[in-house]
Amino acid sequence: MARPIKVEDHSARRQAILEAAKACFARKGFHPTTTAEICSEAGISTGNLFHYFRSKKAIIAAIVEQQGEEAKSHLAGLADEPDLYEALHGFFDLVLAMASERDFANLALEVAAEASRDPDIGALVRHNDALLREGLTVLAAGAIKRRQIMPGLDATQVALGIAAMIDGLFARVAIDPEFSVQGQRNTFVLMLERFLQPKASDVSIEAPLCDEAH
Amino acid sequence: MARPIKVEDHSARRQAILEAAKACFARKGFHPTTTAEICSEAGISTGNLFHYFRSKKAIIAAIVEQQGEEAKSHLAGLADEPDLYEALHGFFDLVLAMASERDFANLALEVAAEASRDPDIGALVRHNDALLREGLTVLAAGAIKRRQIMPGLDATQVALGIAAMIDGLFARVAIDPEFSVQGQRNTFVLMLERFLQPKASDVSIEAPLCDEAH
Amino acid sequence: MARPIKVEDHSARRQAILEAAKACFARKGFHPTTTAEICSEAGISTGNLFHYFRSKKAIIAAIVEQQGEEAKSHLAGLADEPDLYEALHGFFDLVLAMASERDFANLALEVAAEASRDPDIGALVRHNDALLREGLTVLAAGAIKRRQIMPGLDATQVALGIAAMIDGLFARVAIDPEFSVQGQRNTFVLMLERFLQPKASDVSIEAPLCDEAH
Amino acid sequence: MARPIKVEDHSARRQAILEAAKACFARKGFHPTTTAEICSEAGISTGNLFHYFRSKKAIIAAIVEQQGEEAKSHLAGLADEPDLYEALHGFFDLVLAMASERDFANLALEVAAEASRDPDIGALVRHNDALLREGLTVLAAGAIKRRQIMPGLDATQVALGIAAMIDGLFARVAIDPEFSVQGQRNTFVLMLERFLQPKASDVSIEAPLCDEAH
DNA sequence: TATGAATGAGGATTCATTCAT
DNA sequence: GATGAATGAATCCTCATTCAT
Repeated sequence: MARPIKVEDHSARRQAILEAAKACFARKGFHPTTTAEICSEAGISTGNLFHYFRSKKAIIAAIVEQQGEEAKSHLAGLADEPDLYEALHGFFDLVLAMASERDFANLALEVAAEASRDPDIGALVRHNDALLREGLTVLAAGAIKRRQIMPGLDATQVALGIAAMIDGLFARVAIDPEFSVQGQRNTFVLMLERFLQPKASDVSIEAPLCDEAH
Repeated sequence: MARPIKVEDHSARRQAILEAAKACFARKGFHPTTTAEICSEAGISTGNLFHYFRSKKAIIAAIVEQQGEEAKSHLAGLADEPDLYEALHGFFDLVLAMASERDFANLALEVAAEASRDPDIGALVRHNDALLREGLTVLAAGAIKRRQIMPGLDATQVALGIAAMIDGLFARVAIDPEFSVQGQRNTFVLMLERFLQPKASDVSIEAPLCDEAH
Repeated sequence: MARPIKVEDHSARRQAILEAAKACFARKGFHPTTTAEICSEAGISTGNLFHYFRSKKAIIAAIVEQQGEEAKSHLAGLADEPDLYEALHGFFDLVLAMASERDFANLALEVAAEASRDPDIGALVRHNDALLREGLTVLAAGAIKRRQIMPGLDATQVALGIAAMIDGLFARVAIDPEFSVQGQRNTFVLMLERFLQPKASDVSIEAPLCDEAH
Repeated sequence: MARPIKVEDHSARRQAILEAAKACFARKGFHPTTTAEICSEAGISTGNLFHYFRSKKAIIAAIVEQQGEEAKSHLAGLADEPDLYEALHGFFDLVLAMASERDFANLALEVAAEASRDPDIGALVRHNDALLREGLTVLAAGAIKRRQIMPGLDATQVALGIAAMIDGLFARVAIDPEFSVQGQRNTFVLMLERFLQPKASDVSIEAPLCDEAH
């Protein structure tokens, strides 16, 4: 009689399937992964998966959507930062942390690949990407207004450049198994800083700071 | 009856198959592309393909190898440049030109994705990647020695950073269909220049101490 | 080098698959029959079937189309008959002969059932049915003009009635395994004759009054 | 806690499931209909169905049995008719009324199709069919004895012919969506009358000559 | 009884690869 | 070499049925 609506159970299992799928996709790729493998990884039967996701494609779609939500919340946090430049550094740190997990990078690559062939997934990915760039653009615009970013680029370009850096970082992780995010952290931070304010006016005045970066 | 095996014919057709496969992979991805589609695109029969390639996998392997050869020749050309800094710009231009073709970028993404799941393809891609970074490292080392690159990074880091920029550029093309390489050329060139020598010419006026080298 | 276009081989095998499918459908029904069973019956591998038919549904569609062609040729033969009434008897004999094969009747039942749920198959079946009734209508119209059919029905009604008799005959065969077409031939012929001209020629000659009465 | 098992409730729901199943089977056919669809149509949960029916097959079996009961009661009613010939007309009217519902005709077709492949269902259907023919045979025998049916057929044949007409009528409804039972009522009544006694009672009164000619 | 999540066998279809011609 | 029919393993997904709650 008492039918406790197990919303929690349902979404917990749904999430478990998502995690299993992410692990599988990171490992073998989307197409080569079979639904049976996902089920096995998630510890459920082959048919049960389809109570939670209409199709295999719906799984990757859900992954992309969830990544979008996460990105959104990360960006939302940034807007609260008083010092926007500082905020950008914070965000970059977050990205570096994510990139540290090779699975995450592999998954990102896999998602990008799938997006380039499946229009529906492509639309979701582009939506997320647009969201990210918009968020970065807002941040950049604030920094530019405060003259925290060296002239030569408008806010959109800054956002685009940072997005490319992030993509490049993830690509490095995915391609080169010897690549260490922590080891190369400095390289990427420098790339970002110099892109935004190559030893900006204040720094260049004080000259001696020139080497401090290495 | 006497069929002199024309080596030219053979390799011409082999190349035609490779081109057909590249077009297909760029369009649909490696796994979703069927060998029949490749044959159709190449204008041969389904069975004939296997006279030229042992398997489907051998096709993508050949593509990666060929890309490696091309990269090698491009890098070889750079070594002949007297002004290494100029050479780097030239190489970057080459990359920008390649990235302009969306098919090329999609193919690169597809190859990277396949590399992350198939160890054999992965090894080939990593080999190419290592070659690229080695070439860039040599260039960077020369530029550093000539003090054409601002301190803060060693040659390996410079090479890595440039590689990441290239990856990021390709990722932008593959992800965002509205992205225009030509329109954003400036952004990427600036990213490169500032990465190598922040504040470039103008800086050198105010603070020659910092980058007096260039 | 010599590539004889084996059109014959192709259509021969296609026909063999069709025959195998007809046997299976008659035995187990359309949905319960697996494509593997059809392949097994036809002596081919599971994948090969799909070189000849796009899908399982395409098989039953082809069966219906082929039945339509056969019906068309049978009806065409009738038009050549000088005595249309005699022609109708001939056609009815043909139908009785077909109904004698229980497999044929079962298949007809199965086709009808599938037609009632799949619109595409339904359209094909209705097309065949319309063709049959048109042919019968023409025959009936000729017979009516010659006063070979007793008044009370127009040509369309006659055609419809005969079609219903045929359906009923097939249904009897499919439903009752003890039913014998040959044993009950007389019953159906009588049903037809009385439907068309109760008391036949002699009546119409002696008592034309009989007609108007009903 | 004390749940008096209300027999009424139970059989009411059982009947509701049966009605839901009949609607589904008429619409989509037996095999293509899922138990979930039946449950949805009946407004119960997927598992609950199996408290009322052991299996999906048991549902169609119950439908056939129920149809048999109905047929039995209809035939029982006929036996009470003083004028058997009149009774037959009444029964035919009943059939025409049932055939007017396309769903009923589709269901009948579906049941027949399933009977031709599943021996158990086949047995039930044959049982019903035998019952029907027996009932008709009794009626026919009475009519023959009273000379209400024109010679040329024995009671069994009459019953068989009528059964075939009924099958044919249902087939027409199921096959041709433009077929109207009411519109063609006359055709079928005429078919029946002429089959039994061409120029019927009125003729026999006015022109007894007509009958003897056969 | 009622629920609906879980099960897992089964089915249509695809596709890389082989091979007879 | 060239052809394309043949193979059959593999895959996504469905669905009747069970069972814990």
